[in-house]
Amino acid sequence: MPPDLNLRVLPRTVQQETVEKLRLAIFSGVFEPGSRLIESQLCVQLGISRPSLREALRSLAAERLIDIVPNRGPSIPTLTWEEVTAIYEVRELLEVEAAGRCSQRISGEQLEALENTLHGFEKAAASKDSLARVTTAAEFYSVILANCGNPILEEIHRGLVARISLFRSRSMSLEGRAASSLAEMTEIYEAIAAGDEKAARKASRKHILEAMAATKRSMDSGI
Amino acid sequence: MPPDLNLRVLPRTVQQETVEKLRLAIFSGVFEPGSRLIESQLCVQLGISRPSLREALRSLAAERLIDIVPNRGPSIPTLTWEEVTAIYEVRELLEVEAAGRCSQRISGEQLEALENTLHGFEKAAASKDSLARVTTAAEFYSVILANCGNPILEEIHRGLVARISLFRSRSMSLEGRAASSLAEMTEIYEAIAAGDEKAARKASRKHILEAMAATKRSMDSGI
DNA sequence: GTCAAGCAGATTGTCTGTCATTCTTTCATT
DNA sequence: AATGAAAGAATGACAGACAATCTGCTTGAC
Repeated sequence: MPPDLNLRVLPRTVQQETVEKLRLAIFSGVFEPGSRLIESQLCVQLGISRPSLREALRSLAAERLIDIVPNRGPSIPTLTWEEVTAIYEVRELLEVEAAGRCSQRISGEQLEALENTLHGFEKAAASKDSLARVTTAAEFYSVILANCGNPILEEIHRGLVARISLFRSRSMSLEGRAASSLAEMTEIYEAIAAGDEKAARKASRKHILEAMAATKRSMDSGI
Repeated sequence: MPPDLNLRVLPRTVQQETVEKLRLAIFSGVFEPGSRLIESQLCVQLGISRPSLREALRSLAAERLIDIVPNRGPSIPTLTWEEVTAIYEVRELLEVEAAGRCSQRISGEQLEALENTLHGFEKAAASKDSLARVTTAAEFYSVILANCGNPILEEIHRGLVARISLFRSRSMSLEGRAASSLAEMTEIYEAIAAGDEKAARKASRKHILEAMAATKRSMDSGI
């Protein structure tokens, strides 16, 4: 038996489920940016006790998905354009690297999975569901990051993408953005499929810069 | 008055102080890797209640400074060489970028601060205190990251460095490592002072690769 | 009428105490 | 020696309580 094989069954705790539910709610835009989260209300809505909720909130705060100000409690962060830019810049750094590495090491099976996520996004792009667009696009990146050979890179990237999910959803609903996004992602896929590291990096960089520009447009237009 | 000037006085909560104290304790190697943290014991030692402690532990778990397994409780992570490598690789990505950017935008005042931290490390390198070596080296990077113009880069870098502090402290106590580290850091400093971006990136990359190699040596020798 | 002071309600920070569930260890049995 | 069961320890989760703080509103003064 491999020594590090982790067969431990992980029981799901109330705390974990709460974190996941709230995370999903934040992604989906259930809460307005800047709005405060009232502990007592959330307790009732989630059907859990205050201690459990507070533990979950501390986890989310450490992930920077919510802000907690002492004596004011938790609230949804309102990101400035400067902060969003900073996140996109780091994301570029990580994602370009991941695409490059991925192109050199991805297996045939995983390449097929990547193609499937691309088709998933294609379908979402044709629809009007901007949440589905963001979700399927995230799955595409997710496969790339999972095959870059560096779990830390993957973990950090996931955290960053989570923090700007709202803005991505807005920019994805811009006229024509989904279509050009699909073209850029297809370019990334083809470079990876061809095992062309340089092209993969280039396509990946281009995609993120376009996404950043689209996000800026959507923020300026004040959607 | 600048619109975004944040003058809010942040009261220090028990939870925050607990997180900081535990973080410091973990850095300092108070806890053995793999050892379990018993809630009831920590409550007594820290003089706080279990709910407050548990909130602090959730924060630390989200930062990956501790592991929490359901029904087993928190423990200090035992990193494998693969994980340490992965962290170093991402650190390289971020730190090289930061050094490059820093060289183009650092102010005279901050450059002086950077020089001071370098002298601080010089002093620590001469001493036998490996914790001081790690701390002063961290201050050096900290100034660079603070002047790279991207707060997210800074934040993520800090988190990564924190996770491998124990290994850094071990490798820093290797024969001759402090001296070569000082030479590499001086090279970085001089490149930044000269405003030479390419040299700054090169020196920074070299430094991290050397640090990674030293860490591997210290892990192999089983210290 | 406007502005400041103060008060009441709401909310968070923190603690104590409790109980079921799960893990760990020890001890007895085969 | 390996297996199994039982006792002890630790965690997961909850309820309830109280002080400190914040927020918004009313009141009062100018």
